[in-house]
Amino acid sequence: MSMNTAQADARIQPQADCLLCPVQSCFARGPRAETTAWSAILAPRLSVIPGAPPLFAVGDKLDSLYTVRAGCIKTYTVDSSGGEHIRGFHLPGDLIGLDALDYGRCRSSAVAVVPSQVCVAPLSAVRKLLSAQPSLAQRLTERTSRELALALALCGGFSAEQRLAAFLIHMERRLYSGNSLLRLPMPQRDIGNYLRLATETVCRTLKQFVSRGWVQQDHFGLRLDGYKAIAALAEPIVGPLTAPSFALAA
Amino acid sequence: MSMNTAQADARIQPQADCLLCPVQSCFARGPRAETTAWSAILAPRLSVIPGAPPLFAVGDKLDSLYTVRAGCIKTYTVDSSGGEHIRGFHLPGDLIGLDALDYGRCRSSAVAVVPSQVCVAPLSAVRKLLSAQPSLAQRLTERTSRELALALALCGGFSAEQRLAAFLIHMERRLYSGNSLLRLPMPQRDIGNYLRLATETVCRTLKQFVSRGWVQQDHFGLRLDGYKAIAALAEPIVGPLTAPSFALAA
DNA sequence: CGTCACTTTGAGGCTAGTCAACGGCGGTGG
DNA sequence: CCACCGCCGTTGACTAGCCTCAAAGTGACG
Repeated sequence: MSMNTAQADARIQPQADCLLCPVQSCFARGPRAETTAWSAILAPRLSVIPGAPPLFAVGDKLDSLYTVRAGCIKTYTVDSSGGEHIRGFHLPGDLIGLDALDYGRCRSSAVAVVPSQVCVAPLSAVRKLLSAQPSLAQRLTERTSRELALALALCGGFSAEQRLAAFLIHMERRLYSGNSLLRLPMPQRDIGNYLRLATETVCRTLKQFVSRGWVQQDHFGLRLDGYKAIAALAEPIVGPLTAPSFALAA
Repeated sequence: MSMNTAQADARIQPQADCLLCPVQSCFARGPRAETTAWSAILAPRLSVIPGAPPLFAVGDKLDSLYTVRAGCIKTYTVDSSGGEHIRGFHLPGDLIGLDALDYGRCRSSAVAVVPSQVCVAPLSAVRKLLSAQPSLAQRLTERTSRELALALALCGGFSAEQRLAAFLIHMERRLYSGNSLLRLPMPQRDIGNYLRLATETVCRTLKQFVSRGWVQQDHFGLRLDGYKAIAALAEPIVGPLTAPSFALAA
């Protein structure tokens, strides 16, 4: 490990880091001892911008777990004919790399959708920490379990309307910004790729939602006026957790 | 807990159980200490037959992890219009319930496809054991990770041919019986439901494979003569692990 | 002010779903 | 022993949802 400026900076306040971090839903959040311990193993944060080389690529040895601190990271695979298949969008607080833990090599590549920051937890240190803190290990399993449940739900053979509805609901929950404005960081092409829909289908379906008065669309983003109607469509996918973010205090 | 005959039987040789078990790919398999410790927490085995009440149902409190010892268990959800959505087929060695670990309640129901046996690990004991044996906790995370990777892969918008090919390849690997005969325990209706294909489409696609000489079909099951061709179709889903079971010794 | 990426709109085609009907097989009961 | 029934698998004809292809409109940025 070389000692460049970025590393030095990152290590000046190693334990204060996660405790001061504004990302509430981060995996690092937990009992204070766990959070500080997690902080202590972090390598310097990385900044990633769209167009930059991938954070990691398919087949790379998995040597770190990543958490998103800001922005949006997408993971994807490339099939034999060059087509890109987006496997997930990772927003602040999300872990990246959970689907590679058993294989030891990355099952996807990762790039930034918008300028982003990711925290890097070296895997060897993570494993040591998990041995010392069983409750942290349990939380990691639970995170993986949650991802699994979501992936299984998205697998279903659902209509374009249902898929897009589920996507909007899911994003609204995770991007909740204090108002009902939903600013999606990724282009419709990526949404379509992720949902296995053509870009045109995403656009048309969204327009349908607008024409039904469920969604308002302007330069700044989306407004989900018909949250309940959209959630009803999405219910088979996201489950019966149909309350909007601003009502999820409990 | 009442002390019926079955329980008494199961507890007579608690530690010998997993070590003597013929299921090689079981989660309980590992370093000897882990296997015996896992054995020690097991509740009596359950036998489940098709048509019997579910092993567990959506919304039940998750109080145990289950491993399949024999047969085939399917997990499924039921949407608001009564339609069944199969989420997974669990074969000997598989864990059931991994997608519920974070939620604490079952996200699916589970019934037997054929007469089956499942081992029951009470969750409270599992958690204690995981705290004491971090390497076991790591293996649990890895299992969950593997399931996640599979689910993400199956999510893709693939053609009927690709889906069925991936299903056959996946099943061949897990049901490997020493010969190249593949005896699927579930009816085509269930396969179609799982793959989000109509039963008729499963049948027609299978016939296509037969007509191409890739598959032989008789009363006893399937024979994958064109394993390589099928695996090539399935490659975007199952990944580049294209060797048949009987060549997977390494 | 031009370029480029993204979005939007339209027309036509294909995959897979739906509906309907038949054949085979196993179980059940007369 | 055979007739009946139900489930599963199979086949064909038709339909629908979504994809593909093509082209024009829109906003961001140099």
